[in-house]
Amino acid sequence: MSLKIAIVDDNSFLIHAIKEKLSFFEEVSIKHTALNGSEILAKLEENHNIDVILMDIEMPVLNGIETTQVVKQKYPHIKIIMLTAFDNDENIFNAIKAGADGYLLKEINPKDLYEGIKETLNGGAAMNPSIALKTLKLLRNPLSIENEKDKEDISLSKREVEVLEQLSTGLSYTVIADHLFLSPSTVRKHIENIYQKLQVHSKIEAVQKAKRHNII
Amino acid sequence: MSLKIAIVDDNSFLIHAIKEKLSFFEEVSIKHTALNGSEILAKLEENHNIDVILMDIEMPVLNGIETTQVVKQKYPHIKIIMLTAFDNDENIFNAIKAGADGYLLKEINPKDLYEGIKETLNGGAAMNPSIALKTLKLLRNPLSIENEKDKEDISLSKREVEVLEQLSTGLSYTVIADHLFLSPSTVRKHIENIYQKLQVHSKIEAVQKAKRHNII
DNA sequence: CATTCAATAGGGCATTTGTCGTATTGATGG
DNA sequence: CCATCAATACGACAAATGCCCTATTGAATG
Repeated sequence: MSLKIAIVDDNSFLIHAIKEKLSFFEEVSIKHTALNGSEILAKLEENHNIDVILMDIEMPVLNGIETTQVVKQKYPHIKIIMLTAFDNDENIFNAIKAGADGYLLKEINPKDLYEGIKETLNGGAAMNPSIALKTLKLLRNPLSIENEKDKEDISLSKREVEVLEQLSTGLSYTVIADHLFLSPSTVRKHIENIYQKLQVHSKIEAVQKAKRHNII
Repeated sequence: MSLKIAIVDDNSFLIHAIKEKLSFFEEVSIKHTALNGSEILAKLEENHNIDVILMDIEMPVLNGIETTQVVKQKYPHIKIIMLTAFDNDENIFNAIKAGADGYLLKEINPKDLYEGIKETLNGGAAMNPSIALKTLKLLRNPLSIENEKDKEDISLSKREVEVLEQLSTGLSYTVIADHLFLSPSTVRKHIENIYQKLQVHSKIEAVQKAKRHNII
């Protein structure tokens, strides 16, 4: 059995260093490397048969957090381990929220990196102890969690929000129409407009995006 | 330099097993053992020059969570690692809230236990990967913290969880089939079974329920 | 006053989804 | 060795959904 890995880092020397570390392990095979988020997305378009992506955070064009969000949305089966030089709370929390499955520091030794990858594929999460402590603190202290400001001003009308609320609980068009005293046609039209505004194409995506933006 | 350890567990055989595991390491010295929370509190009254307490959760008289709270309040310098057989979300979250510095499972091997202790004293947190994953999910999904009570033991198979993960981002049957190298028919059958187990009738409901139960 | 726009409503159509069947294989456990 | 069950796979059909189209009304905004 082989571990299909991709490495994303804007520093090609560091990519090389990571490859080097993983070269000790027979079953690891590096399927993709990329210098930024867009590049890895393009390569995944070609071949998404990847087990784990090792992802840097600070990169030009599309950073590691944004890339993680997109990859997780499009290819939820791919595990993503952030592999970065810094461990500030902001990055850690945003990476977790974006869907990261682990968070390691670049200074890691080959064996720990390899084991982190295996543990992640085994249904765990790879995390070095200092990161683990930070996540514990975040959990203890939910206040520090809240609001990020990534709102590309999405403005839904009051009615649209009402419809979205109903949508979010899994109700059908007809039931929603019934609840809001509307015709099903109107509900459908509202939903079309909501999709338009949120740039999505299904109930689930709409609800997900709305939640991320604190609309519902 | 010596590591001054205390072990609290209502099962004396397990205390012995832990002692055994730590006996490989010269600098570890077991300063206290206790069969419940009250007992360790009494012993700390005598001597609180302890680095780390390895604490079971389920104990008579005073359980591990309550004890952790008290110890952390009275002796904040003592690190506490939960060392328990079970890893249900409820316990994990409560232990963290009570101030635990780590969370390991009893099945742990000697080396990992020793390293966990050292890491904790080094300003990190000891956590085994499956616990780490649960904390990540709790962080991503603060809602699931609240209603932990209604655990009508839902047990999805590994494959079913994978499918659910894909569902949760709004992908269609065919795309999911593509990602998991399955036929669309199989994906549909998995989803049917998932609905059956979760007692729901649509994607959104399934995803919602799964999130509330911290399955995804 | 004209324009814009939210809210309402309907028709049509291809695709997806939810719910039934049935069936084979391989692993696990008693 | 047999039963159970997870995982795989296919077919069929009704309902729901996503996406086009058009159209009227009333309120707001300039």
